[in-house]
Amino acid sequence: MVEQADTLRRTPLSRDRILRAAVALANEAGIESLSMRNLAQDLGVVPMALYKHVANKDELLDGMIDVVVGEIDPLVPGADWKHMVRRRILSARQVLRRHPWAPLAIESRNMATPAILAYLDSMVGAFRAGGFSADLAHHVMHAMGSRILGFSQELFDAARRAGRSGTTVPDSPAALPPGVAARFPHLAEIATAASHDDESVVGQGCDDQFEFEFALDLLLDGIERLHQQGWTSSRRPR
Amino acid sequence: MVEQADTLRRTPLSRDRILRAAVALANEAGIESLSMRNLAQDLGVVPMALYKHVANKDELLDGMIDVVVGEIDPLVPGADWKHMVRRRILSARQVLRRHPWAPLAIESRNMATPAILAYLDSMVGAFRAGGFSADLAHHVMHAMGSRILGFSQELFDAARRAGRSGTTVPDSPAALPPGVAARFPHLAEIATAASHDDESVVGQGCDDQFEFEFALDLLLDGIERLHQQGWTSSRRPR
DNA sequence: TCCATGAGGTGTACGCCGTACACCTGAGGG
DNA sequence: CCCTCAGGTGTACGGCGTACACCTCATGGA
Repeated sequence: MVEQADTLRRTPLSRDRILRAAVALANEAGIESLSMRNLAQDLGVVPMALYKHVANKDELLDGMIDVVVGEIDPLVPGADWKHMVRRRILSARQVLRRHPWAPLAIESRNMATPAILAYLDSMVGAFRAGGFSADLAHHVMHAMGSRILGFSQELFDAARRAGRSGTTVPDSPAALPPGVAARFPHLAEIATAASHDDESVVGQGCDDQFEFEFALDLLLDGIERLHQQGWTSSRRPR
Repeated sequence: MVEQADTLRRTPLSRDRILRAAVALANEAGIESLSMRNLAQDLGVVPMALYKHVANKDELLDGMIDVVVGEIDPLVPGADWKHMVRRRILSARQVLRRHPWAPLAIESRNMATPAILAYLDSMVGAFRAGGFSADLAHHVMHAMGSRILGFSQELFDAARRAGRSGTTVPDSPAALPPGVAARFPHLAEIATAASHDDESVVGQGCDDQFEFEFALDLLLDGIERLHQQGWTSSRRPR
């Protein structure tokens, strides 16, 4: 039995093993359960052992972020910047759906990791290759903001909540408590008007994917229009 | 001297006084310095005294958020939904610039406060009054996302950083460390191409206000176009 | 006038967190 | 054969949110 325990934790610790365990823990139990102590316990090791492989918790988070960013599909070259960018952002979104804690983690760091910089750099590259001026590409990157990493940017977001408190529990359909609905009639109205293409299923929650693509296409279409007009910041509209 | 101390803290505690002190502390020292202990010390009181007026730290944050939301200008009625919405969002942005900790605080709560719900409700009302279908208004609210509260949604944001670590220190101009610039040529290019209308000041950081309005107008223009086209989710483009 | 009441401030204590620092241990090289 | 040192351990510190028992003192009914 002692030997069993020994065999179980025979696999030596390594930065990589720590990062994978940390990502798994955050996926399953939520980012708020990711403490150095919990993580060490999952790895069958004493908390301080982790510090031989990661400098501190912030660096651990950076490493986890890089793991996530590494899962995003690379840009597939193509003639059309719009499809390239759209496709990759949707891939990023899929990755974030697997790691709902990631947006919060990324936002809470105050400098980009090299992996994120590389991702952003390649996105700018796609715009430039599509004929965008550096000027326009710059503003476009700002306008996309965190959406370019697949963030949904919802104010109150079931996925975010999952990233905090553990596995996703499906939102109760169109969940506005009765008293609330009465005080905020416009919200109640659009909550029940969550139609989408399936009109029969009325009053269900929102189709996150639809909302995401709606917003993404709104931006991309607007960007395409500016690009076609030869927009520059010096002679800007209005 | 005992009397002096007594006179100083003669003002009795109250929920309102606590909230104002908390907002002030977060503004000055950053949200990470806002602990019940620090706040109590600022108020000349023992930590547990706060709990007679707020249930716990989460409720304190909710209260602080409501203070911030309360500072946003109300909707000024007008014929044009676009100007109404635009104006109010820019007001929200100004408020957030005074309280850089607020976005993080809002995102970290997992349900909207009544004040935020009221704000969102009135925004929906503006769209509806402008002739939007409930359907379109719904998707538009999702597409605006946190931008509707004035969030800039930058991935790595000087204001965010300030909200974390205290008072804003102006960003060093176009701050890309030399090694980084070499590895990410496209980022380097658009960083130096931060032109704006003042071409003489080259390589300065970004004009946050410009970037925010650029993104906001991109969205609003796209929304206006959909509205004019009588967009509905049942017969959606593509 | 007196005393019960209860709102509101206090003190202590618990379990969590990140992590500094001294220590031990065992495999690999001279 | 022993030295070294990478890597795992144990203890401890200061910070956090907050449960819980306590004290204090203004207030209002008898």
